[in-house]
Order: sequence, then structure tokens, then C-alpha cells
Amino acid sequence: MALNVQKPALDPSYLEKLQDYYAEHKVIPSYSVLASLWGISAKSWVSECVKRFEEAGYLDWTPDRQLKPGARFFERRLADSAVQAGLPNPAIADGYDLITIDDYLVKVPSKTSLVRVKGDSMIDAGIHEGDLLVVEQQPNANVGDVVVAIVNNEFTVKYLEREKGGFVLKPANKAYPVLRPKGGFEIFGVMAGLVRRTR
Amino acid sequence: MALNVQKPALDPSYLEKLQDYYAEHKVIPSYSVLASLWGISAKSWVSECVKRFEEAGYLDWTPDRQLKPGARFFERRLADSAVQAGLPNPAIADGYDLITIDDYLVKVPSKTSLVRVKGDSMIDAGIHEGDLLVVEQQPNANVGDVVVAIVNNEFTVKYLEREKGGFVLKPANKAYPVLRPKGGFEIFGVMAGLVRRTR
DNA sequence: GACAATCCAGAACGTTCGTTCTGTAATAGC
DNA sequence: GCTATTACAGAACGAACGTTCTGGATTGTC
Repeated sequence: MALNVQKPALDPSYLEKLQDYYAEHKVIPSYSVLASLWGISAKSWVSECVKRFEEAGYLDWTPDRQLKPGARFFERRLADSAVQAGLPNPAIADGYDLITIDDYLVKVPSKTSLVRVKGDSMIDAGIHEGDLLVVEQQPNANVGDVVVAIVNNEFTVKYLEREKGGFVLKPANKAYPVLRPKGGFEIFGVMAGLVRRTR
Repeated sequence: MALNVQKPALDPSYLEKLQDYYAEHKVIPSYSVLASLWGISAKSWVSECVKRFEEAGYLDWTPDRQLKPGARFFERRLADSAVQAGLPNPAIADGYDLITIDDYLVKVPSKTSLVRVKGDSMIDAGIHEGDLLVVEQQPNANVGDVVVAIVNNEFTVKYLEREKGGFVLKPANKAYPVLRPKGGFEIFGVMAGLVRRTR
């Protein structure tokens, strides 16, 4: 009898099928559904497989003992620019990181909005027309922040800068003027990130 | 007896609490856990609330009758630049859209990698150092695509361009030369999007 | 002040859950 | 050829599940 039993790895397709199911339904199914998903007809074996995935970090439990995705469940390969040999097959590298892009960008879901960028007034800040700006809603900001302000009942994305004791909105494009709205302006939120889709 | 009974809306904090729970555990809890989450002590009332959320599109069921997030569960306010009056309180606007940022960017999870951008050779394309490039892995690409190529066992992000019957890698920054690696190069994948975090 | 609707508590009930135990076919090692 | 190990199948079991029903407290309407 060995003391430290190393459980063998499982059919990797099991994990992929689970991830596909999760991608579709956003939920971990019950053991009986897992059984049919994996082509198994014994819940006892499902239980065993779940234990192995749990040990591998792909599954986990809530405090109420409900099965949930583990830390590695959402991992996407994060490839670094400086990768060594063996790179053509990146599956070897274990440079895993990151969970969901959502989690990466959104800290407080209830205060986070997405704003579609119009125009190229912030092009020098790498903010292009059509980009989705991740905005944390808050009524104030620091000088130098990229803010989403409300001017003439429209959203506008600019740098917040100080000028003669007041605040102005400065574009990142020499072709545009600095905005000094009479009557001031309201800050909708601060840029927390951006998302661009190119396909 | 009315024919079309319009169920009254629920305490919105119920939905927020559920979303918070889901953000932490990535799973919809059972009715008894929901009860304690909402400060309710009757599963019957939880059942009623779930039905209302279901009718409102915030919850749904899997084919196996398991509770799962509905279409509107993940919605984030997508604010358009050209918004009309009443904007200071964007909760009024029903300009809902979009589900997860992940879903927005990632079409084929198993073929999608994230590459951290190094250097500023693509700055004129709005691709900055530190950005996360969403890459769909594939061995070929079209001219004009932003590709992630493997040169000297390192990732490099460039435009794919044609030149004298061959392919070259062109930066988006006049300070950098066009790359014509002897022995050619390998394409790791094509840019599908990018993610930048600024906080 | 009567009535209906809403919000919630509590209990009953049949179903489904995940665990555990026993058993078996296939493969591998010596 | 014997023995271990692995990969499943099948059944049994108590606990937990979600549904449904009854009922009470509160609020608003006329």
C-alpha cells in the first residue's frame, strides 16, 4: 500500500466537454447530466472524475458544497512575447494566468458601463473609433485620467486637465481643441480599460 | 379575474446579490442558499422570485431543468456617445446590449490565446505596450491582417504584407524597420481583438 | 371598513441529488 | 499465470432538492 497515491490523469476531452457545456449554459451540470455528457453511465465514476478535476484545480466547491468551476477552469493561454524554444507547440508551456477577461477588466460590475467610442479625438492615446471603453462610474476623477464626461447631453472621452483653477477636457489629437464648456461639465466615469474587436 | 396578469417587479437588490454571488462562484446556487442570500426563509417565495426573474429574462433553465443565468443576466449598460436627455441617470435608458466581454471577443475558446504586447512597434495601430492581444491561433492569414508571428523563437506583432512575391512583417511605427526574416517565419495566429487595463 | 393584492412563513411531498459499496472487464507488470 | 491497477457499471441509501399548498401579516384602493 503506497502512502502518496498519485491519481492518473483523465481523458482531457472530459474537461473540454464540460467547458463547452459551461460556455453554453454558464452552469456546472449535475452528476447525472455529466454522466451523459461524458458518455458514462455510472454516477460513481463521475464522482471519481470530479475528484480528480478538483485535485487538478479545474473544479471546486462553494461553501454550500455545490460544484463550481475551479481556478484553472477559465484559464486561457497567456503567451508572453519572450518565449523560449518549444514554442511552436505552446501547449507545453505552463505559463497560465488570468481567468476571465471580464474579471480582468471589471472590478465592480454594478458601477461599470461600456461606452462605444465615437470619433478619433483620443487617437493618440490609442483609443480608436468603435472601441468599447470600460468605464467605472463615479462623479469625480484625478487630473490626467481619461474620463467620460457629459457635455451638451452627449458623452465625450477626454483627458481631464487642470487650467487656471478650473478643469478642462483635453483631447489626444492635435486636430481637436481643448474643451472648456461654459457652465462646466459633469463626469460620468473614469476609464478603467478598453476592448477592441477586429474580426 | 384578469387575463394578462402583470407580475410586479422584485426588489432589485435580489438580482444584484445573485450577480455578486455568481461573480464569486460562477454558479447559480440552490433555492435554500438563495433564501439565505436574500434574507428569506421560505423556499416557496424563492420559487416565486425565480419565476419573475425568469419572465424578465434574467434567469433561465437548462434542458435538464437546472437553473442558469438568462440572456439579460450578464448585460452591462452599453452607453452610446450620442445619448439624449435624461442621460445623467442612465438607469432609465434601456439601451442594453452585449453579454460578456469574453463572448464579445472570443469566438473559439480552444483556439484563442492572449498575448501580452511588448514594445511600441504597433503604436500607430493603437496597440500599446502591455495590451493584451486576443489571438486566434491559425497558421495562415490575409495580407493586411495584424498577425502574431514567431521570429527567432519570439512572438512579434506586426502587419502581414506582401512584397515581391514573399511575405514581410510591417510595423505600425516609422521608427521600426520592416522585418524580412531569412528563412521566413511562422504565423502563430491572427489578432481578433485587444484588451487594455488602465487602472 | 371591506376587499384584494402583495410579500412572506411553514410544512408536506415526491423526486433527484451525490456518496458509497460491490462487482467486472481490460490492461500491465513481473 | 498470477496479481494490481484502472475504468467503468449497477444498486442502495439518506440527504437535499424544488414544487405546491395553506395561511398570516401588511399595504393600498375604493
